[in-house]
Amino acid sequence: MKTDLIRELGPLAFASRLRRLSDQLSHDVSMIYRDFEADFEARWFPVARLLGRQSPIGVTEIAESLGYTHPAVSQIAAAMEKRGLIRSRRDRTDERRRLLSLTAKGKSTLAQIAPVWEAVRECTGELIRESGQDFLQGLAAMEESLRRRPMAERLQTRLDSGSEVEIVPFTRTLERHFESLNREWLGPILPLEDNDRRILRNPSAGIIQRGGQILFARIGESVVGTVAIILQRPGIFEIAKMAVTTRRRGKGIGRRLAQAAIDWARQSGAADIRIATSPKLKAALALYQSMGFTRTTPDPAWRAEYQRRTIFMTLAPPRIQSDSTEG
Amino acid sequence: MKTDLIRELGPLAFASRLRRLSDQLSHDVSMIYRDFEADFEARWFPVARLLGRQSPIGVTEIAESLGYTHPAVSQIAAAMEKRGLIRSRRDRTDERRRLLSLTAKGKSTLAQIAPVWEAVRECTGELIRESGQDFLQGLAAMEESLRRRPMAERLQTRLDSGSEVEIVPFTRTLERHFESLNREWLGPILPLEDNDRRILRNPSAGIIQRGGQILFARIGESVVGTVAIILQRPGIFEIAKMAVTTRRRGKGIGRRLAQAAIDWARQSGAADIRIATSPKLKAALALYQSMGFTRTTPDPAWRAEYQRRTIFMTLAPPRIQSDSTEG
DNA sequence: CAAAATTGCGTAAGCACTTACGTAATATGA
DNA sequence: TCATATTACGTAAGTGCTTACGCAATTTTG
Repeated sequence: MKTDLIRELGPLAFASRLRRLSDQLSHDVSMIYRDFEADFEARWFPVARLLGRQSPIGVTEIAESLGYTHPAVSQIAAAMEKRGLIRSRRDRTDERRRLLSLTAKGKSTLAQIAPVWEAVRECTGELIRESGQDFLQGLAAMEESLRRRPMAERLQTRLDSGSEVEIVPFTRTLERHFESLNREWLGPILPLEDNDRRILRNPSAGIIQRGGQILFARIGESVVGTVAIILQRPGIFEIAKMAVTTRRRGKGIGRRLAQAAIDWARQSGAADIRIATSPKLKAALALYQSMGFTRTTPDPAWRAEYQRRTIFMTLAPPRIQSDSTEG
Repeated sequence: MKTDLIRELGPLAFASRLRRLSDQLSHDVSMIYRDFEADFEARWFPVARLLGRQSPIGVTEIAESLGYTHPAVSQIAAAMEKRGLIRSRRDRTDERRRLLSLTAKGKSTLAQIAPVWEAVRECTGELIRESGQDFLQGLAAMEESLRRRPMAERLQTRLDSGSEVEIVPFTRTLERHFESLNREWLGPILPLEDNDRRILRNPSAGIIQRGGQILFARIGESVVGTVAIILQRPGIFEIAKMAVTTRRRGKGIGRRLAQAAIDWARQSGAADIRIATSPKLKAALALYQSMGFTRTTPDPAWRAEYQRRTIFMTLAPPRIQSDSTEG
């Protein structure tokens, strides 16, 4: 047999090794279930077991308890219901929910396969002991580590180290990032309006050519954030479409973008710098406030561009920022 | 958040946890690759790396080195070739083989993503250290344990313990096992002939109703082996279609079946007990020899039933088994 | 108290592998 | 030496999850 490169690659192929091990184990367990003749699949076990101790219970609840996604449970439940192992009925007090419980057949099947899962428990335990480590303990620790700090974030930080965030103005090559960053950011939170779509698709025409600017934040080669400064009327600039890619949140990139946008607007002779934002974007709201923006009543033209719930803000002029002496 | 039952189930859901961890890690790594902008997928890495150090090299060889199946490599190679990262040509000395190697673009891409896999190595290492165990060591030990003794076998043994092997005669309920056991056993080794198919499909008509017998080996509830005794002509029995399910090999079940078949034939007045077998089935051959069967020249009728390469054997009569005094 | 957001669930499609199977080229063996 | 294995490889389909998305029912909110 050849050298197993995966092994040699060590940490690099760690995920593959875990997957292989998992596949091997579940394959073998399935085989045993299969020739135990019970019309029961190994992967149903966690659901069955849960229903055995707590029922009736809804699909999403099961998913949470097991750490699966709800479609997984939905699929397993469908299969089990077809075999007559579980039964379901709608929750009277909440018609969306489907409450699952074991049927008599389900209970007896569960009892019938009890020896199998007893064997699985013992053999897995034996295997784990043979590893010579406290493997379950280690596994739990790793899961916890990842929960605290996901792999993506770790990798990101490490790849970023050495490269500083820099803010650069619009270029043709950067243009496409404006749309993708905004979609990534806004997509799941707010449905885009037609107006938004048009601007995102062609920011050059909608913003740059009308005397505005688009700034980008980059770390090394990757573009991680963007902000638009739109010239509404001479001397009046609106800061809009600010977005920072998910994995770089909380590193002050938003603040740096906002500051750069303000600076650019002032240098372009801004008498008024405005922002319109959704009340949902709490973090952004807090950021703007901390930078000196205050809520205001929009003029009708501006008001008309946005939905009812929008929050409108303007920036107080620079002289009163550090000093609170008023007129 | 609800109690994570998977955790609570401990060893029982061990495989699921491994899978989840693996999925999480590879998902995150893929994301990073994706926004590193290189047209490169994380899962190609092992193949690329291998080609980087050793090329050209065939698909199957790669699969063996990585511990994947060859279709996996075939698919990855197809994708990489489409992106122009690798190139392939047929092996002149063996036109079946396709030799793969990195293109210039492939090499430069590999160099370009070097920082990413360096980060992956470091972060994974960090994660593993955070587990507080020698996780890689434990993983290797577990892989080795499983290689020595696969999970299926462990489970089987444990489920069998307490139940003895018993040999039982044909019943209608057992009938279907005759076909499935023989298919499991013979399928991958010998292509079935029409003759075989007919007998397997309806053993009752082909064997029992013609004065033969079919015996089954059971352990507890499961049927793990079978053998047929066919009445060829009065006083002449052929032992055939002996099969033991894969995971119970090497436990003397074959021998017990063969012995039971011989006993049954003798009690039914056998003057001649015969076996026809393929030279491929070394283990069976050795078994028959050890039980006293010796090679013989078949009579024409018997000869005609089998392929050219078949080995024909008969059993010497019982009286000369333990004592070698000759007439 | 409506409009809007959220929630519970199902279906479809994707993912990264696997098994199953077929074909052509090479090796084997009476 | 020629039929019979075996091997290298590809394609198709399966597996057991996931993400993406959509529809109702319920809850929240201005």
